Amino acid sequence: MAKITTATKLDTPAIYDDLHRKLVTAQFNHGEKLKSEELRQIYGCSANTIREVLFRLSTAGLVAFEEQRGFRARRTSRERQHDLTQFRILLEQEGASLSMQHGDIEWEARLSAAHHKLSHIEGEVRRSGTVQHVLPLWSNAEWEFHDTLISACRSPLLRETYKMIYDQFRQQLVSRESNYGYFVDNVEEHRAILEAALARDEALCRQHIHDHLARNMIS
Amino acid sequence: MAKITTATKLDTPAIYDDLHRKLVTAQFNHGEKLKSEELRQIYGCSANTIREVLFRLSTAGLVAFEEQRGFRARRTSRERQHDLTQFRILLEQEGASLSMQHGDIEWEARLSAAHHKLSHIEGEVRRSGTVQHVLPLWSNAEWEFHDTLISACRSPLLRETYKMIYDQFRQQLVSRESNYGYFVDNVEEHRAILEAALARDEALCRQHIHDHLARNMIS
DNA sequence: TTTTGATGCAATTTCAAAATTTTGTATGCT
DNA sequence: AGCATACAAAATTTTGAAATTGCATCAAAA
Repeated sequence: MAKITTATKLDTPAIYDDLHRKLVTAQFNHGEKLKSEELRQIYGCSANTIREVLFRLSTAGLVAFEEQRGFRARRTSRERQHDLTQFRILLEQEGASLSMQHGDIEWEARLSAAHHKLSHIEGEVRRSGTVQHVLPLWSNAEWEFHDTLISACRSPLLRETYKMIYDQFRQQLVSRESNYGYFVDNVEEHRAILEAALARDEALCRQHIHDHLARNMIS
Repeated sequence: MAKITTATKLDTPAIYDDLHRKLVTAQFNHGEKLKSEELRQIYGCSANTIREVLFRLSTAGLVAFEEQRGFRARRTSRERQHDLTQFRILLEQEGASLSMQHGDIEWEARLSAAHHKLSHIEGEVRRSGTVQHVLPLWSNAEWEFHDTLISACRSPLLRETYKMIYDQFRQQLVSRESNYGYFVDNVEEHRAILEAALARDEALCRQHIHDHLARNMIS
């Protein structure tokens, strides 16, 4: 007799993924309180499970935790955005350099493929003039491209850290009012990065990565 | 009527600190199982509190967690040691460079002071021929020096990440059989780093940081 | 009118036990 | 004798409730 678990009931990893997604797509306001009790009712689990998930998210940098005061969606600030950008540039430049040193033809193929998908979506955005309807798709494709770029670096630590920073970066980015201008300007930059990477021109690739990321900074 | 809390009973942060200290000073074998029940009895708290602490330590990279299989002290490997070393070099080089660019006279003073304390302890080790009796002292002083070196980098993210990597690095280092040779050879290297930093010679300082850290790699 | 203190409420944190899962061992079958 | 299966023991995970802590509202005094 197989036990049937309720369809609406989610286990811990699923709850983590759902909250993670909501946080990086700005479905919570910055600094908004994340009440255990509310979330417990939404996900149909106990307060302790929620607590565990929120702890994990707090070490992922998406949630701020204060002893005896619970959890909040992480607040943003100009300094923090600057910090995130600079740190991301450092990691992506180093990861890309290492990938160019170690990457084989297989890596080149994966990078080409990732860029192809990304540019297709970016073209779609440009044609239709709106970005909202493909935002999740675009978001995934952009991550794929950047992650593939550094995927041959042979450093799990660098890659894990980069993912953490990327998510935090994204959490702050999506809260902006107009994303459209941001998205369409990326087409050329992504291609420039791709071409420099395939040419194994480390200095040029670093330059393009810097340009691509640095303009996200609020000035 | 003031409530007196039992002296032996530790709260969550204290338990975290104690376990953290034990992990980075190799009081657990690599891969050793960390049983909730045992720890619960030692610290006199519930299994849930232990679980929470172990979760935090696992995101700090000191403890490995497997779903339904509990927690273990993190295992080491040659690849991981190499990765930790290379990543630490990257962060410390960048942090030192930024500190040299932004640091004021106050930073120079703090760095000098940290080096003075460190070299004093290192001299003590060299004279007495043994390292065990000052190991906690030395360990703190070494951390102080490296943290001060990057403390003017103006990047909280870089500094936090560096601390995580430093702790993981240390966790693996202290498990070696003979630490003595390691410690005494550091005197010159620390001074070289200090002098290059004070001279604001970024390239030289990066070179010394690389040499200092790279020789820890198992070859 | 402003500040200070007390009281009630809400949220967080801890606890002890039940439920689920894994691990180790012994027994039966090939 | 070797392998697989089933049972028993141990450990992890979840649960629901109790206890502690923080927050806000309101009253009283300066």
